This record gives sequence, structure tokens and C-alpha cells, in this order.
Amino acid sequence: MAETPKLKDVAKMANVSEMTASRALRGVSDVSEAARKRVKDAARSLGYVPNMLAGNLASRKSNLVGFIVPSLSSFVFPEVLNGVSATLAGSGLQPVTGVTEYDLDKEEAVIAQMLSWRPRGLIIAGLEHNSNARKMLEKSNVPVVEIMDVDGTPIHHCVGISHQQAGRDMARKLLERGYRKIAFIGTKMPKDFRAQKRLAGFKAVLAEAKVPLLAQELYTRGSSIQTGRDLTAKLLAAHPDVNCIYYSSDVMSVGGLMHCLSCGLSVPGDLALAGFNNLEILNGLPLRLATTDAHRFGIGETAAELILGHSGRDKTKAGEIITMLPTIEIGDTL
Amino acid sequence: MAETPKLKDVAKMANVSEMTASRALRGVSDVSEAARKRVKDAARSLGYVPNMLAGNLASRKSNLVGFIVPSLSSFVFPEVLNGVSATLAGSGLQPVTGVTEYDLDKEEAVIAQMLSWRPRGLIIAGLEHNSNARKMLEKSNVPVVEIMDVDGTPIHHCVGISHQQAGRDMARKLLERGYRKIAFIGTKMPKDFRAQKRLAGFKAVLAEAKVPLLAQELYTRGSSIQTGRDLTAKLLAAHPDVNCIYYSSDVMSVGGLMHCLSCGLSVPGDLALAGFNNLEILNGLPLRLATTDAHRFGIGETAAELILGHSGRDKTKAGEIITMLPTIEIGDTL
DNA sequence: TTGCCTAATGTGAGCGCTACCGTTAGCGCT
DNA sequence: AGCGCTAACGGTAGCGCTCACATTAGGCAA
Repeated sequence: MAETPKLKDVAKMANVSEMTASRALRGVSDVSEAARKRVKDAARSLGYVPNMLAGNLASRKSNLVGFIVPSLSSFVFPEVLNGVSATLAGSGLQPVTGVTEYDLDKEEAVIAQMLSWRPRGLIIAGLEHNSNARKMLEKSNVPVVEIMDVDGTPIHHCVGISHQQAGRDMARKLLERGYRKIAFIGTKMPKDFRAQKRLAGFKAVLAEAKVPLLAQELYTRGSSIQTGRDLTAKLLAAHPDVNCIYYSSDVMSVGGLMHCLSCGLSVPGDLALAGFNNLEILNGLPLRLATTDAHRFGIGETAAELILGHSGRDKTKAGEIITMLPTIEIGDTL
Repeated sequence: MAETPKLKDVAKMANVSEMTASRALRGVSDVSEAARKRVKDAARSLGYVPNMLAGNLASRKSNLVGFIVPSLSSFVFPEVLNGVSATLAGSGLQPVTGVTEYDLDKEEAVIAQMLSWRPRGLIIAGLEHNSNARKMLEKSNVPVVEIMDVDGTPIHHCVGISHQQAGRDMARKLLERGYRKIAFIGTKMPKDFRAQKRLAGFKAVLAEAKVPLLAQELYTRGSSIQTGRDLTAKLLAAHPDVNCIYYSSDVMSVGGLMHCLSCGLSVPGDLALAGFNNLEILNGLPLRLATTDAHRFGIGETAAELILGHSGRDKTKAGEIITMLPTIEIGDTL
């Protein structure tokens, strides 16, 4: 029993051919109940663990789903992965994670690595890729689901919200509520395309309404409550007239709220706050922060479903574009 | 160019044998610079993507690392995954994620699935497994790193903190600070072994000091600020004399703090609060909550390093047990 | 020259499965 | 009896690579 048992050993023990053993273990038809039972018993008693590498090579498809995101350190992508994982559970497919750090060249490398597994599908955050990456994805025969964002041209499928619209909607909402001294706090990362799109949409609506964006604070590192708090303080110190701040993330707006709490600013009386994502941590705070729901979990679920749905149909058929709505949650801070 | 190009095609184009092409692409020695360049150019111009399934089958080892955790919906495991992913980046290895939902039978299934990939290593949260799972892991020839916890007998390697000690230390700290009206709020999940160990250690020290645990609130769903807030309110309503609460998670203790803020209780004057994990969200709140650092990211990093380190040595050599210290951060709430 | 050594390359022989097709046995029907 | 049909099973030929071992070419000492 030194070596790991192979299918051959199981077959021998069950007195059937390898083929029958293979069918029995995979739950394929054309096997009598008696044989199936013998095979399963043999497999169990030998402690047989199938070799997916061999199986998938022979059948020319794998049970892996690539999941490629810019980061795992925010609250955003882990929750998407959670949705993917929940939907994939029980299907026999498993997600392989790759992180790009908002770098399109790293993304290309990760995509290449993923494709070398001949995965059943690829879930990638964002619609922006460098030209090599696009080419690889297009000629790869692997169904691709681009997630989070729908503002662009997907390769096959796409599930997300329009971040442009999210920005525009929030700007309209703020204007509608009468705010005119508006500021923005967000990430500076030039490769966070979605944050950029939100800001662009936001600014566009303000411009249309001839309302200036009074101030803007940008940061490069990850979002955090502390950063939100510090930048809010800094921004208000420099622009005391601002009475409404739009943040690129809820984590940051929570920091804003904490600043207001600790220095006695009334919200939304003195300062209105709005974030983005609708994170779970917003629940239970002294005030319900205004935000936009980004459907993280649902996007993960839907992306995984799209890939599961690809079993029957042929590979790269017409892509589906599933647009979710960036619903604004008004909360108590506007 | 209908079919995906194979190594054979690259070799033909570069005028070398498959073997030389294989060596050239893998960066193995024994290839002249000229040949290597020709091969790489050919590969690029054909858009060649190697097939890991075939390659790994032939070389009998894969570039996958299994990562098995009970859940992805808390803040805990995504951050561990982040550490794993960060360390693995650039090594050519990639993490495959499996979720067990705190169910040892699901865990067994996930382990079986993972092992069928003949992964380079397996990272599993927790030291508790059912006997089948243990058996599979032991006879699998795959290095196993059990993480988070060190209270138990690891299969090979182990990286984590002692949760018993974390509970004991916090109890001592509370007693030392003079608290005697102590309560606990935590998860009821019978399969969250680590939370149980913390509570056991906590209770043991209280018992030694003959200090009763005045009250205890348990919940079954995931931790959240809202839940922490609600249960704190409920507990205090039933036990107004309690002046110190230990929570099984920081997310919950933040909820406790929010409750105090909103009903004017002074912290720690009226009520002292302590949590567990040292989550990032603790930074920037009105008060720095007391907590214990659980070294999530570091555990992920270290586990991945252990697996990377396994390249040279032989597979299942003496296991390393790496114990990190559950350092208490006193903060402002004790 | 001859021999020996090293660097660079090539040649089978699989890795452990599954797709594809062929075979066999058993049954009901005319 | 002879036919067709289906359920159950098996043999063969790979999947696309890499290992372990040749083999070749060139360089240098004796």
C-alpha cells in the first residue's frame, strides 16, 4: 500500500474493467447497480482518490474556475468570491484565485496562468485589459465573465453595475436634496477604473447643474475608517464651507461619520455623508450612512451561474450582459 | 489556427525537439541561449498557452495550493487568504479555495476534491477533522498546514495562536483591571472550535479566581455590528449590573460600543468592552477597542511559506509548529 | 590522432485517466 | 428459430506534456 492506488487497482478489486470503474465513480449511466456498488466499495476500501489532472486532461475540460481580482484586502472582492464559492459549491467546480494588484500587466500574467489550467470559466473583475490579455481571452475558448462593471465592451459575458450611473445618480440625489457645497474623497489609484467612472459620472452631473466640486481629497493606499476620518478632518479644515461629502467607499464614509461624532458635528445638519458599496458594517452604526448598493455577493453568484450554465450550450455563444441597479440607500446622513 | 497550438507546434516552428522547447519554456538549464530565444519567440507568435493539466500529470506535481476554510463571509479568512496569495504570488503556485461552512463532513468532501488535484500543499483552518479526513490527509503525501489554532495535534505543520491562551489571557487582564461583573457574548456554533476554546480558557481563569460569569448571550448567524449592538442591549437589560463584556469577535464588540454611544453609557466607566481578532475596522472609531491580535495575515503568509519551503526537502518530514502570540491590545475600553 | 569530458539536444515511454467504438448477453417478438 | 434491440461492459488509443536516458557535437589534453 505504499503507492497511491490508481483506477486500475480499484477496477481490479471490483472485478470490472477500468472503463466501468471510471463510469461507476463518475456517476455516469451504463453501469449496473451491482457493479457500481462493488466499485464504490473497492474505492473506499483502497482509499482511492481520483487524479483530476489525468481525468481532466483526458476529457479535455477542467473543474476549475478562475477568479481574478485586483485585490483581496478590501471588503469588496472577498464578498464576491463568497458569492462565487457559494454558487459553485456542490457543482464540483472550484475557484482558483488570482490577484492583480490593479496592474494590467500582472493581470495578463495571471490570466495566462489561469488559462493554462484550461478552466471551465474565467471570472475577471473589470472590463479593462491590455491588448495581449484581451487577445488571449478571445482566442481561448474559455467562457469569460467580466464582473463589477458594465461600462465597456465585454469579451463574452458581463455582470455588474454601471459605475458611471452610480456616480451620476448620487450626484443627482445630493443636488435634489439641496446640497451645493459638495466635496469628494476617494482613491487616487489610476487603475481603479470603477472608482474613476463613479467620479466622472458624479462630476458630470454637478457640471451640468453648474455646481462646482468644492474640494477633493485623494489617497493612494487602501481604504480604511482611519483614513476616512483623517481625510475628512483635513478636508474640512481646508474647506469649512463644505456641507456634503461623497466618498468612494463606505469604509471611508464611516471614517467621516466617526470624525463628525468625535468633534460634535451634526450629521446631516452640519455635514451630509454618502459612500459606496453598501457594506455590512454600515448596519448598527449610530446613523445609517447613505450609500449605493454594489451587489457584491449577487454579482459573484450570477457570474458563477453563468459559468455553470455553460455546460450544455456551446462555448462562446452570444454574451449576456447583466446589469444590476446601483440602488441608492438614503439612510440618515443626507 | 483553429486549434490551440501545442508544444509540438512551438517546437516545430523553432526547429527543435519538443523536449528542448519544453525546457526552454520552463527556464530549465541545458538549453543554448539561441535555442531558448527561438522557442520563446515561436511560442509568443503562436500564442501558445501551456497545458498545466498535461504538464503536471507528466511531472506528477501540480502548481495548486488548496486553501480550506469554514467561511468566507467574516473578515477573518479573506485576510488569511490575502496573506497566502501575497506570498504565493510570483512563485507560480495558485490557491484554490474551498469552503466547509463549519461542517466536518463537508470538509471531508472538500479535502477529497482538493487532493484529487495532487496539490503542492494544503492549508486548512483548524485542527479538528473527522477520522476519514485525517486518514486521507495522512496518507496523501501532500504537505498539510493546519492554521489559526495550535491547541491540538497537527498532521504535519501548524501555524496559529493558542485560542485557549487568548481566552485565559483576556480573563486575567480583566480581573487584573478589577472587573468582577463579567459577561460574554459569542457564537453558539458548536463547530467553531476556536471560539469555544477561547471561551473555555476564559471561563477557566474566572473559575479559578472564583469570579462568576454573570451572563452569556449566544447567537447562531454570522457576526455583525448590528448583532453585537442588539445582543449587548439585550444582555444589559437582563443584567444591568454587568460592567464588562468579552465578545468572541471585534465586529461584535464594535456593536457593543455603538450601543454605549447611542444610549450614553460611558466606556469603560459604565461598561468595559473587549473583543477578539484586532480587525482593521477598529482603527478610527471614537475609542480604541480592546482586543487580541489573531495574526490573520501573518498566518496566511507563514503557511504559504511553509509550503514553498517544501520544494527541496522530502515531503512529510518533521512538522513545524509555529505558535504566534495572541497579544492583547488594551486600547481605551478597559 | 585518439580519447574523454561537457554542453546541447533528441528519443521513447509513460503520467492516470476518459472518449469512442465495439462486443456480449439477454430479452421479447414474430 | 431467427431477428432486432437495449443494457452492460471492455479494448484501444490517445489527452499534451515531462522523465530518464540516449546521442551528438565540439573542445581540449596527451
